[in-house]
Amino acid sequence: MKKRPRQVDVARFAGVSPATVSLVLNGRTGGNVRISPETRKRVLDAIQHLGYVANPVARSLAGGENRLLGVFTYEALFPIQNQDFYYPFLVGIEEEAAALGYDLLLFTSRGAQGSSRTIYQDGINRLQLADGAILLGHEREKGELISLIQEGYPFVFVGRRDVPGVELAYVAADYREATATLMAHLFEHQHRCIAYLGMRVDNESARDRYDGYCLAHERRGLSVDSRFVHHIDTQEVTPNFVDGLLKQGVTAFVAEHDSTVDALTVAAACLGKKIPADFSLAMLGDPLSGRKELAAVTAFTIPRRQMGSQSVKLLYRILSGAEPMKQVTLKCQLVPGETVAVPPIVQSYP
Amino acid sequence: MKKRPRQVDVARFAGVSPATVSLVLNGRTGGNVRISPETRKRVLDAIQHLGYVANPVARSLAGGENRLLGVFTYEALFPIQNQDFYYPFLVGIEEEAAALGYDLLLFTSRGAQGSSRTIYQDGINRLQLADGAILLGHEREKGELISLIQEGYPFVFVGRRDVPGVELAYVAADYREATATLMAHLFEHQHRCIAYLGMRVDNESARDRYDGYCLAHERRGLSVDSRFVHHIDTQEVTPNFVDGLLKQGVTAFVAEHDSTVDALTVAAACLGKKIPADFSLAMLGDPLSGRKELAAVTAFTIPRRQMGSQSVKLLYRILSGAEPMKQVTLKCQLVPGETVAVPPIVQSYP
DNA sequence: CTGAAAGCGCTTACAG
DNA sequence: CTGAAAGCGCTTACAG
Repeated sequence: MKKRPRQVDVARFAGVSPATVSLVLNGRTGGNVRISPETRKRVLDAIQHLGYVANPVARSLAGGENRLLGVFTYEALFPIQNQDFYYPFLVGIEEEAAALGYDLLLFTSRGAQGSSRTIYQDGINRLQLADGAILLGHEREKGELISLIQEGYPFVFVGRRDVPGVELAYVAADYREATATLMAHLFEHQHRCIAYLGMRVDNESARDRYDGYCLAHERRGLSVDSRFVHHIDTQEVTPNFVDGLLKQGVTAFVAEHDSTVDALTVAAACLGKKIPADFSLAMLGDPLSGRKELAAVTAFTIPRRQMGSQSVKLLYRILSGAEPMKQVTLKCQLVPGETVAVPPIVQSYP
Repeated sequence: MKKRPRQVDVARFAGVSPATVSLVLNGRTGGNVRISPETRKRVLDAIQHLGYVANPVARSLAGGENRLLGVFTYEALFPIQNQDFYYPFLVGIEEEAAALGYDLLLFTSRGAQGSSRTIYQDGINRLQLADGAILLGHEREKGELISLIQEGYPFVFVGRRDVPGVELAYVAADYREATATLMAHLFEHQHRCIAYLGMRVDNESARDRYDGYCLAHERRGLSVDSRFVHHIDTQEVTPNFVDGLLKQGVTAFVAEHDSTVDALTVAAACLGKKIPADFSLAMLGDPLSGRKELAAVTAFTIPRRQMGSQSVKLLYRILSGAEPMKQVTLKCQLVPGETVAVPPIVQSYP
């Protein structure tokens, strides 16, 4: 296979300098460069004749940037379980990257399947391969993010991240307001004792939801009853546990995670209770598309696709220097389902 | 924000030449190069201290490799419809890339959402950013593949691709044998007149299936009746059309595409026929996981995940020079469903 | 065992 | 309007 022609070959053939070929190729016709139509034609003919193709690698090296956007996830980007966890984000990311003419660099090289990936490996930040990066998923520790900031590496997190003393860019869903709205929906359905069932993990999005829960109480002039707030594992949401809460007067549950919704459904069945006739149930998020059986649960949408595209947009603006590291928050939408109703008459308050 | 460190900075810091840094970085310790352990350590410490990451663009320009594997798809990699079309391939690709320590470069930069992407844009092959690439999806034309080969660019296609006079690497599912096996299954259930319903598009995988259909007849000593072979659009699979075939003695259908399975199901309902009591039905592939309603259809699995990981493995071996452009074919597995039964007594042959 | 040098194929000021 | 030159950040013979 014979070597492809270089810019030099084209220049020689057309009887001009390599610089001129480059100028013609890039349409750099503004400013103080002007190529005569004849020269232009001669160059184009030479290109055509030789079948010249500019080397993109050399191009980006000379140009300073490589038009690569990194995508880093702490877990496998394409998990086997939980297929569509990242998917909607990726749809948005690809969409916007395509629109802006960027290619996507997925950092898959380190971190075994099971274990979580880290940005710095042997003290090296491989993200630097790309002009900037989008970060997704649950980080183990904030240290890496701080290093990234200190390096001045441009990145945008998908989801709110709170790092004290540091300004970092993210695009997040407004879980706080969404939860407050969902709570208001329950209040409107006459519920007054609403249990909050969260997970044990403590992260920004969990805190935001709990904040929304408190905020909603405040807005109603109610106070939060700590007996009804639980941060527990799903396995602890047993029929017994649920029954206990019901006996204390709880008429509705809000659940951070869909596995808790499952547990509540099972508990209801065991206790011979009907949802929403006997108690109401809502989810603080939306069921992944793989879980069609949860479609009827009252919940709110997380604008994942939009979060993806907006994060790329923000990163692009940061790269252009048009924007500092800043934060974007997107609205969620309440999705009334079939799991909320006015509660039955409450027999007795303890 | 301060510029990232260059190789030169590391060299200066360690008190060595850039060449030495490069040698350490690439583990070029064989042959007549030998780096003293002390120097090595000094370099590594400098790298660590400065947080140095080699620029992949410069690396590939200089002739080294950058441990980037390209992934090119003709359509959006993350489609909104048809979510899981590419997904299983990507699972395998990511898995194997991670195992081999490669990052993945997704070529998203060109080609609008709707329209199909092309490898060469303005005559430029951007794939060259990566050491090699995996290609997925339905190409419009073979010209680009030929150019790629002529350039000597290393790539592996996922799915069989036939380019006359050219040896190209692919990892494919054995549709031919899978179809023949499925046909044998139908023959064993006493079917003798089995209609083949394919799509209008003519590509390798469609041809392979049809070949399998013919092969199965041959093995049984039967000949293919051309009245029962149709390459048509799904909309043409009307109740009328189906009824016509049944009246000609057809007792079973094999369908290339799941939309044809849908059309047959509808037709059966319209005609008041039951599947498989009145006629049998099988699909030449597997339903995407999003289509749970097709789970009971007799079909065969396409080992998509394995195709993904094997294609990366093959590409890797090609890059190492261990393997020429070669072809790998993977077995499919028959999945008997509930849509095949022994046909009712055939009343009359026309 | 390590350094100086050339080179990969472009782009972009800078002259003229 | 176009050319000569420097430079992007690496790697790889080639010396020594």
